[in-house]
Amino acid sequence: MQPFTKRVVTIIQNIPEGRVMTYGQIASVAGSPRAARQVVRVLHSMSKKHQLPWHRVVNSKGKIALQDDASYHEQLLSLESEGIEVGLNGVIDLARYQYHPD
DNA sequence: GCCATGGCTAGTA
DNA sequence: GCCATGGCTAGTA
Repeated sequence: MQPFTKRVVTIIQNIPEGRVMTYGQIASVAGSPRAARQVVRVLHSMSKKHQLPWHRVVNSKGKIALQDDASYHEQLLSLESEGIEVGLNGVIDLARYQYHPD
């Protein structure tokens, strides 16, 4: 696993229950501010193997990004089960739920 | 090296 | 447009 990938995995694993982070934010914290799409790739390829809380990652507007209906609902339910309020439009209040690691 | 991949995003129009 | 990876391929040594 490459350094950037490793940092991304670690960051995602450390998102607390009931909180979320955005793709771009994770990329920034990992040291590469414009590498949001790489975060997508990591999520795609390593969620299972590394038990990543993939549902705690949303886009910059705080919205669930998944298009696929089944996956969208899985994420929705996971978030709600952690006490996060999700609007009908799939939007989460970042001011309230976004996690900011030190 | 080259190229596809990908659940994005800042910043125009 | 951004950009880190993995997989594949031509083309050297």
